[in-house]
Amino acid sequence: MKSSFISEFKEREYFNQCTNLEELEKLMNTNKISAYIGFDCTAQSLHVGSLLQIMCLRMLQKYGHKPIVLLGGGTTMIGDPSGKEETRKILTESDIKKNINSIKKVFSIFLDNKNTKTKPIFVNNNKWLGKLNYIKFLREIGKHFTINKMLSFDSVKLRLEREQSLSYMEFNYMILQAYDFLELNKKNNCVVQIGGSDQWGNIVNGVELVKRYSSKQVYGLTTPLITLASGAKMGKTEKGAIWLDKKLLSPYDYWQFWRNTDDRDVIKFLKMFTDKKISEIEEIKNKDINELKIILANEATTMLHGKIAAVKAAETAKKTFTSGSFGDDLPVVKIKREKFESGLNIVDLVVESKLLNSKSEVRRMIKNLGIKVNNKTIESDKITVLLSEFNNSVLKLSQGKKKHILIKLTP
RNA sequence: GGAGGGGUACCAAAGCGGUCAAAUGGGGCGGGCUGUAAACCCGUUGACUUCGGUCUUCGAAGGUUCGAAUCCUUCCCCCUCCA
Repeated sequence: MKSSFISEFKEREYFNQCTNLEELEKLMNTNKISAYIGFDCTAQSLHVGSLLQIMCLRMLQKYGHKPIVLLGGGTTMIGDPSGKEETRKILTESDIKKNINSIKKVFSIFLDNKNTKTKPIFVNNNKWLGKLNYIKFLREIGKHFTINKMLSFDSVKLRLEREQSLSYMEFNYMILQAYDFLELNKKNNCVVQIGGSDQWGNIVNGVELVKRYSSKQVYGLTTPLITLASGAKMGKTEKGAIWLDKKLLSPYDYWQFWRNTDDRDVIKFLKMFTDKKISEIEEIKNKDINELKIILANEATTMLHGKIAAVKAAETAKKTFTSGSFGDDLPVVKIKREKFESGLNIVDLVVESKLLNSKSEVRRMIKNLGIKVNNKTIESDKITVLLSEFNNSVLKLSQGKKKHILIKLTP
């Protein structure tokens, strides 16, 4: 079978649902088209939860199609109720602007900007949503939506069933997103909207709106919601989101995130989040599972942070976990030398280094044997750390098995 | 606008005058086992502490009481039914 966008899309397990798969496949095989994905701008960066969508954009480029990145400045003002248990905070306009600017950066890493034919187009729906005329909008667009139907969409239905309030503002979200599609279709001849499966309702609405309003056929395509084998949603650990921005999450931590993938998810993630060919993955899939995880971590980190950062992260991990020494990619906390001159209490040191937030927490951790200095377990909260324990002004401080930092002395 | 129900820690949910820093479950964290995985077992989960205790928490503010998450008043918010 000849490789095509849709066939690879399926092979890599990106495929969840499509409004009309055969037609879309035919269209994409014979034409170069434009497709869009909308991104939420509620935070200053995207996290791994959006990575699959970004990978979709890459794949569009790979097959010569044009990706449109919609940064939802307008819709973020409203807040998508899909999959949300409750209304979220409403962001200010300037926050959203800031977010958009910093989110844009991630696309310049993942997407190819050189090929003018497939160079991504960035749009901000605030441009059109921001100046809508309410009455006009209701007459032209609103008439195509029935409340009866809107109430049946999951994003709305679930909220109502759970007896959680849904504001009129949020209720309008799906109409606005549908309108985005219409707008992009008119202006950029965009014929496909891709999104996570939780976007299905919103996407279908868009497809239908375009059909009713302009009598044009457009398509919706969704990716599965990635749930980890453990059942949790991907992207957010309790510690915080896995950000796609080295300012928010270091390359080393990003590497660690992939390295710690559940066994059951490894092959899937190799397909989804690396550029390795499917045939290649087939060949290596019986390798030792830990080796595969390292490959995954290397590939994923390289893609985002570059080869050098990935290699460094891998080295640091190897030193830290395999040989028990430490690599210089571990987070560093600098503390003044004078503080150690008469010895610094271990509890104070851990709090000062921000490994833990309170003294009680540290004491508890020590009681549970979770704090180590230079790989030696601390057995009492009375212990004092002396200058003599530093090697070349560096000391390794660990909390549990996975969190390690370096304390460096400064004059 | 009327009637009723409710707001408890990260989440869910008990408690309804002292024995409550608050049962239980989930989640998190740490330890054990292992492979930096999963499953399982154990511990822990407000802050400070000279480890005796001390301080701040149960929507908000007041009040009653020797003593309040628990009773009273006012206010805010949510839900259900009626209009």
